[in-house]
Amino acid sequence: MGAAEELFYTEGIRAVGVERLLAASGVGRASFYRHFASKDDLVASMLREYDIRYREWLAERVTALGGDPLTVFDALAERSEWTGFRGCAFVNAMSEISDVDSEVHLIAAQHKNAVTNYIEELLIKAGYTDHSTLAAEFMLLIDGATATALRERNPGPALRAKTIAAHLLASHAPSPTQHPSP
Amino acid sequence: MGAAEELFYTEGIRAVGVERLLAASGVGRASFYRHFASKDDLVASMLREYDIRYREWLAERVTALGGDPLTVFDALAERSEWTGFRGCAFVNAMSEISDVDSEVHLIAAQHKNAVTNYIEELLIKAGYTDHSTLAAEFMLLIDGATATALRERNPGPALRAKTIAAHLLASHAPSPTQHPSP
DNA sequence: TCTTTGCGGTACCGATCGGTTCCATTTTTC
DNA sequence: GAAAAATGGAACCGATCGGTACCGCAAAGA
Repeated sequence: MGAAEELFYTEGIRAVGVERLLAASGVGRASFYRHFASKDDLVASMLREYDIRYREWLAERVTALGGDPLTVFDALAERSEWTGFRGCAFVNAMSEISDVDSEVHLIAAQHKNAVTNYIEELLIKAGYTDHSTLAAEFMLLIDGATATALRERNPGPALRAKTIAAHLLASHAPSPTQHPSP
Repeated sequence: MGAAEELFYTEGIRAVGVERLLAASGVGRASFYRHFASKDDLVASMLREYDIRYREWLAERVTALGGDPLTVFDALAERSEWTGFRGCAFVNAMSEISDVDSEVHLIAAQHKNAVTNYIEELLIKAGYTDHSTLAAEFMLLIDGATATALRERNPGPALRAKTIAAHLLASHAPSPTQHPSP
């Protein structure tokens, strides 16, 4: 399953056949189709699992970096330096699977909503009142930075997005430091 | 060739076989391979042609809307309402073709550079001094809005990006209206 | 008018696609 | 240790993949 995630992410969903998956994971063909109804089913399961892992990773990095909403962009910057970075798996999946009513699109939309909600929580904790609007704007910046990093291949886009986000916080927010201090 | 662009954009490059292209365009198989060395060659030619057409379209819309740098987001908003809108063809192509040294990635990078340069021109004409930085930030917003529109399917993301861009102009710029007035 | 050039159509190529079926073996469970 | 369950391997399925070769026809050039 980890093999599937790796292969699908680095080479694309359509580019990787079932044969490759079996060879990479050491799983037998029959065994595979006993666990998954189809390749599409595997893709959906993989994305659902990856959604959880991604958000766990994001939350871990953000808290490690201090918990400020802006640190999501630092996490993004780290991520864009990984070897084999290939952008957002969910955006890629949506781009590859054209059927908007497919499970892939549904899962991707749910993932983006979940991340948006997480960011909104960060904004609320930090004392911003426009948290809903800001969260949507943050998401747009995140997706923009990720898409840009796909071709620039360095942490530049994430940091660029961070400075834009800082502008937004500075103008939108009433007083981010009116929260309880130690 | 227009058929190829349509099919590749709406269904994805890997999802459309040569057979489909021939059937959709009425071109014979031999004829096709006399004009293009391979399917990849067709994809590259299509993207090169589309790059030009896209920029012509953008320039036309921007000038029609007044020529202000912010109008690129209005053009984007129009675009995201088209039936069959499927995001940025170049980002999609980069996401589908994993080989970063491929011609597809090269063409996509050149396209993004060309659009960035165009936006920088708009910023210069409007009197902004930070035109280079702002152009890169605009591009990030554009790609973010396009990626977001892929799942929201309405002009919302483009307008969201526009308000963010307006914030940037307001803070970055010295005085956008110090240019010659009629 | 005769020849050349380009065309669309078709048959065909090996390879791979996603998926099914069977089998022999290993692992689990009791 | 026997019975049951799950496994990996391989053969096989029809369909499609990208690509080649050859065909007969139609337009174009001389």
